[in-house]
Amino acid sequence: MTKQVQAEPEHAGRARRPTSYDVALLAGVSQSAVSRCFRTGSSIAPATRAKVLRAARELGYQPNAIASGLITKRSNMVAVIISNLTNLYYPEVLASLSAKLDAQGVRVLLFALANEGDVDAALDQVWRYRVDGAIAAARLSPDQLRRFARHRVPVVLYNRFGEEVSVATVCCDSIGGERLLVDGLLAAGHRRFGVIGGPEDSYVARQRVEGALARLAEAGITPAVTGGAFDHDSGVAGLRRLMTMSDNRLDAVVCANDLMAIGAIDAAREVYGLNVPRQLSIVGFDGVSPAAWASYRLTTVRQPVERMTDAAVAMLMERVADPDLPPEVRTFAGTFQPGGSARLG
Amino acid sequence: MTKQVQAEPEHAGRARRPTSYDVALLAGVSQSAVSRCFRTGSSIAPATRAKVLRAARELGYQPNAIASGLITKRSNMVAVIISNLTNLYYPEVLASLSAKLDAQGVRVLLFALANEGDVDAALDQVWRYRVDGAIAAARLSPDQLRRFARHRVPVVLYNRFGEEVSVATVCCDSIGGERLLVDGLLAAGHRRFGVIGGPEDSYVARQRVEGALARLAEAGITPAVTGGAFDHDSGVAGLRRLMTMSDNRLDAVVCANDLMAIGAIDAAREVYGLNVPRQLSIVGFDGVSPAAWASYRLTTVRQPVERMTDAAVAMLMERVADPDLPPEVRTFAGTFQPGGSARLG
DNA sequence: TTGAAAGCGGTACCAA
DNA sequence: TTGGTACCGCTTTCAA
Repeated sequence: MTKQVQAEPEHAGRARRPTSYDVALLAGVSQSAVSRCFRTGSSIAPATRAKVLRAARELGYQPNAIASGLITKRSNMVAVIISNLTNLYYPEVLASLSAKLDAQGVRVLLFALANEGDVDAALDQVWRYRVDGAIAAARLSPDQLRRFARHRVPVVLYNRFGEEVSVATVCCDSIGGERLLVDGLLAAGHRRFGVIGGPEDSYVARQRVEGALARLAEAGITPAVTGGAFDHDSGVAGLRRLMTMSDNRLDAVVCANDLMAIGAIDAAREVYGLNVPRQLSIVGFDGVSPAAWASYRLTTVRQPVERMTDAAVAMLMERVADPDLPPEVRTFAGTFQPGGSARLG
Repeated sequence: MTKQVQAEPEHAGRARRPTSYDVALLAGVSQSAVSRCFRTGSSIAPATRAKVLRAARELGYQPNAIASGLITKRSNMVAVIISNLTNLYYPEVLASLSAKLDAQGVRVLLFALANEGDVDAALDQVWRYRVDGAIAAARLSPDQLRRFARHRVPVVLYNRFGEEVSVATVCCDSIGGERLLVDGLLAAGHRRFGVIGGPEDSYVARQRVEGALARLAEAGITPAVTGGAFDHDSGVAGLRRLMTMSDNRLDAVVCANDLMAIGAIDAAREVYGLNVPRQLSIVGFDGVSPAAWASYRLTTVRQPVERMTDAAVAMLMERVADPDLPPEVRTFAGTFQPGGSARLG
């Protein structure tokens, strides 16, 4: 009776999508045979295979991934958890992860969190959907990380770290990157430094700041330091604070990411009428695309995103195959990218 | 005995995750009762419910969304197909869509396409995963759109259009937006115009160009026109071509999106040493965040992303509930955003 | 190589 | 309100 109503438009009645059983019927084989055709490494006679594929094509049959996941216990889905998609750096990471997971025949179940507080809700869904694993570029508490272990869902952290809990991680070397930047600035004779840090709860932000401070300390320099939130406004506001803190006498500003560096450049020019880099050098971190724009030509350290996502996907798939692999941290050096925003030695 | 094994280390061997059956056993009720507890609108006695929930918590039980989707034929997943995540505008859209779908209890299965040619492969996966619907910000051929209909998967296009095939769509009014921009430029006395268009196969790019051309034609003006690819480089290259085409005599440049407008500004300043807007006015379209940066202060039309994603999600969910709803196009006016990149009348 | 049959973990109808 | 039971669509033994 349902069919009758639908009978009119588009395609009379064909509401139900064809199943392997329908294909079997049409091909004159058993349903098992159909299943084997769509599964690699099953023994099936070429002739049978041909019959089945023809029938499948005729019916427009596509194996139901949900159903097969139910029995194989492999959904071929991976959760990607990202907390700040609006941060310019992450879209690139997401696009890259997506491409690479796709190449592995794995689908991306996206959790784009508006704020870190949403993690718990997201994780509930992660368990429910029986993803094969997860890649997280969001802050996960020790308890949350333990939940991954409890549910036996392998997880790889991206530029984050497992506090208390040891977990597979891929990251870019913040310390080394900052060292490169500060080295260059020191060599050029800069002495009065300012540092704009990142969010309190960001491990990489802290590391970047510490990296810069450590190198400066070696040179006997104590910079002015202020916080930020990784966005453009923070760069603007941060520079203002630094200028105040240092009586407008600054040689160089080290920003914990590119976006803030760009904001700082804008502020240096617009608010203080400074020439960057002649009167003030500014450096960032990440290597996002706007950093290369002519207005900024940011001196920065570019994260090797492709290699990092390669590693993240590889580490994850390894652990999907063998959940008992030990945790591992893979750290990639960033590449120093000299630009026009800093005088370098 | 299961428990015993778990008792040891981490979780010796006990791979199997608890099922509703395990919960039923522990709670001393039937498996059906457990199912009802996790389903809204099922009749269940408060006492039973409490028992079940306690048992569930103890075992760390989470209903298997994959399994329930199999029988209900609702996966509670929606495919989001986006072709150019690196384009600055889309991350914002994606974040917004994700938040809103999430609020509807719907998961996002992401298909981030590196190039338009990947659509077919993506669609195959879309069918296999039995998503409840799809939102596409990628170019879909008439044939591809018909496949959605054939598979009875509702789809909503985002700033794209169904060629030949009529389909639910949400978009920003390109014609009207360009009219606002050109009106302002004309009123300020600009007469020599250049236009940088978008990708050939982009409908919105064409519409934006046509919108600008139409308004200019009314004023008896024929601008220099060149193509672009919606990225920063295209803006730079586009401006160069326009300058050549017009013997370096341009009053204003209309760009089909913000990213190209930013590129054009960079080129105007760096390559031609022009003051923007004193010597050259430049306008864009979209209202991406870098447009607001001090270096650009782009005069543009901002797409009402939140309202558009609201509409897209609403339209989709309506069609998931009732697949026979007729196609509908919802067009939103952009908001004119005067900036410092153009002299306006 | 093939088909029959037993699940996978839920949902939903039905009778009690 | 409850439990029993027949699926959902596929994979995977196991015999034949």
